[in-house]
Amino acid sequence: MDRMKSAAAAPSKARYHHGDLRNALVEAAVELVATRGPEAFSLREAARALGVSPAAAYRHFEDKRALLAAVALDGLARLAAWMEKGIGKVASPPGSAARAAAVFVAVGDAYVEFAVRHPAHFRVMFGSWCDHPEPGEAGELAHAAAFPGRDPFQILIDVLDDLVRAGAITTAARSGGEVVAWAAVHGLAGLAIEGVLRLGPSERRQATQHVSRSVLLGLGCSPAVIASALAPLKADPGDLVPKRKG
Amino acid sequence: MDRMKSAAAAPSKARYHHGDLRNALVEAAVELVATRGPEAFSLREAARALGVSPAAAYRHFEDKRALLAAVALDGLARLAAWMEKGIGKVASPPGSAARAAAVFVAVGDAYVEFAVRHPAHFRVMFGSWCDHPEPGEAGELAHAAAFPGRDPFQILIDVLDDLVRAGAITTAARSGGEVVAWAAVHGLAGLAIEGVLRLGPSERRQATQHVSRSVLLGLGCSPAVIASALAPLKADPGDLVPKRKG
DNA sequence: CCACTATGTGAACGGTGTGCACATTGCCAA
DNA sequence: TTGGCAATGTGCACACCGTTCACATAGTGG
Repeated sequence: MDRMKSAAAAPSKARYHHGDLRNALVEAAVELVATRGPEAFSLREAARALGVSPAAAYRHFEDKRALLAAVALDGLARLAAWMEKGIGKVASPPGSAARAAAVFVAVGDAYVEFAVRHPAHFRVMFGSWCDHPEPGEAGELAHAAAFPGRDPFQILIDVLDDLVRAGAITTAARSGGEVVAWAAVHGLAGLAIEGVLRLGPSERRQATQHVSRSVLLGLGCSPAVIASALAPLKADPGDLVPKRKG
Repeated sequence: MDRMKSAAAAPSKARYHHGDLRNALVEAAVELVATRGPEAFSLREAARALGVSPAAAYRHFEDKRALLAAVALDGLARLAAWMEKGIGKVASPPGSAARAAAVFVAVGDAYVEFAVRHPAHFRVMFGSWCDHPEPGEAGELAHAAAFPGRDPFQILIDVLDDLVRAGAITTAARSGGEVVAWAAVHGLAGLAIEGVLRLGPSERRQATQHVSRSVLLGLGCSPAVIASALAPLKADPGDLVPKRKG
């Protein structure tokens, strides 16, 4: 009975209308960006991969940049999910200062780890491969639609709020904490990704912990609480001597 | 007597041999990158600007990427000079903990300010537009040759060493400080540049100070010393609430 | 059933990175 | 001084790219 006009189901036979080309394009673009890198990504290749004419893409995206913007949004959603997953692994008792700090550490670790595992995607998200929507623009709709839960920035805000609520840091110290915390992990992620700081997996984890620890200290969190949050991976950061270049 | 065969002097008449095409190409590339951005930069346009055939560039650079690598090296040198200039402005008495901390702050500020004033150049330096030389490669020679003084990373190392020497931080706390400090300012620079964190000039200066303060705290520097280092621009960081996106 | 709109096609334009055979030139050896 | 060689620059060609436009096709509501 179903005459399989529902599209996306059977990409086998050459139907003139693809059915869900927009999403398929984003999907193909995500994969191509991951393999070729953002600089070598080509709209034509994405179309070719779908057996579709290059011009067809322009029915769904104004630009190559617009397609990459969709890729970036997709990445943001994946990052948010990845961060939530990291939070989910924290076992400390709810409401405690130790837990709030541990969640902070987990989120930072998730951020850096995501960047390292999906460097190309990450670069599309935070490089200037697409125009980031001005706040209050129409793009906000798509943004909101892309996130069933919280977006990454909202997660960061909530994590900081929880630090205050749990008494791990003071309200005064919290002010501006978003920028400091984000900058710290973002910078580490960037340096690791671009190959300017060559860190092996364990060195990287250690660097991330080191960065989180430093930020928490800067926020006025007590060393005891920090130590408890860093407990799962306590190791001497003594061998944190990076290779140069730059 | 001088028959002006010294090249670079008179680019007016159409000589078949340019004389110093390599440097001229880098120069043109630097300017083009600054105006068009790294993604829109084209080797052909650079050649065109010099009245030279595109293929000529391949006598001096293996690749478009190799040309951009030269641009990146040039940027690194400018960044180093800019940081030194920032250090030069610090007036505190030599050897004091206050001075060491002030120098640290000045260097961080110089880093972010350079990035914001030359975003395209900065992106070439730290994005993956060119291959960063493996440590111990032949490229190290060019690297060393490009820096009459210290390179940016060496400056950071020295600044941290001075913090220890001046008694502002302990040797133990210093370990891994390069990564933390670099990541913090680099992240702030990146977020500011890519337009994900929209900060006006004064907000940005404040954010930078906030980041430096946090890193110094994390390094175990005393609040009094930090306060003295931040004295020139003390202001309530209360309005540090960034616009979202991400 | 018919028109309308959404979607996909094919060809074309100008631009790009890059290789190749060839032209021109500066310079060193005889 | 001269002849030849290595360095440097040219012209052309190729494949690919982003983008546009007129046209083809197909699903959908009157």
